[in-house]
Amino acid sequence: MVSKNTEHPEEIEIPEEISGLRMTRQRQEVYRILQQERNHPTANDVFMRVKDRLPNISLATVYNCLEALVQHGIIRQVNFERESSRYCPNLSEHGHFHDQTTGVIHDIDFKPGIRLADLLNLPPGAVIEDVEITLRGKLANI
Amino acid sequence: MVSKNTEHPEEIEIPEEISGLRMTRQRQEVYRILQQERNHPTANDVFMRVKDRLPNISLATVYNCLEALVQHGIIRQVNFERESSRYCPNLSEHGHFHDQTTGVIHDIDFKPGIRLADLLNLPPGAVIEDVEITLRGKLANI
DNA sequence: ATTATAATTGGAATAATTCTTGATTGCGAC
DNA sequence: GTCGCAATCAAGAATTATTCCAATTATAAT
Repeated sequence: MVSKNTEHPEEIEIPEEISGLRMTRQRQEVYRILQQERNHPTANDVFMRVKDRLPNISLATVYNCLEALVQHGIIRQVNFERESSRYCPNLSEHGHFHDQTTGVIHDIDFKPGIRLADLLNLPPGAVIEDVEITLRGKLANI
Repeated sequence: MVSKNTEHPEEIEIPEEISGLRMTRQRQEVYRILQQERNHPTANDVFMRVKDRLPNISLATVYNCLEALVQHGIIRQVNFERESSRYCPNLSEHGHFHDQTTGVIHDIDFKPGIRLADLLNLPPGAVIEDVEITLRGKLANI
């Protein structure tokens, strides 16, 4: 089998298939960018970056790839207000802190042993499928 | 039932001004609808409802009113994924549970004594201005 | 190799929201 | 009251992120 990228040994190797999703060249490159850019890029950010390697890729394809990756649980889609969706390869349960001065988005982990659903008055019979926590604020410069 | 308004006894009385915002007729009616419809209506939902009383109101005005009310901390704007924004007059710190089968949105309160920021590993110096918690899932029919 | 299926492309379409402009209103000073 | 000013409103155009669609290309199956 011919290695796809012997000529780029430092790069992340991405398998042919991840959790049942066929990893086409476009999906590979989109996914690679998310692995590298950990700053929660938008579809358009990804599009601009990916064009270095796939000059003919279309924005629609980037959207398709991102959706496929999200659907298969390989990446997460994150929304802030009604801004463009952002994407992130961190699958662990975590929240996001949106720094209003810099615009930077930080991943926020729970302190160990915390189960959010235990702290809320949920309606009886509620089965939680997904949780989203977003904090907005500033970083005091210390 | 305590009548607050001699003309329309069942209706909510809305003051001339709330937290520095002049309550024009349009803003009053928009606000009244939010008080009555506790199901997190969208701007368009509000628009359709408010036309009963103000047939000439425009959608742009509804957006303006909602924004003014949000800006003055009189109502809250709530976003789910990238759907239309929804609006809610419940100002207490609370989250939202989005029932995926019915589409209904339930307000979720914290159990008493819970302070979310205590449970998270925030970046040093983070000053939280706003928190948003969204849960998605189903209600087991019991 | 042929056929079938899935993915990609580019452009058009959509939908929520914002912007623009001109008209209207409310309100204080006179 | 009315004059002037600022705020608000209305209507429609513009914007923007995203989705849809039809045609092409790539991959897989037979």
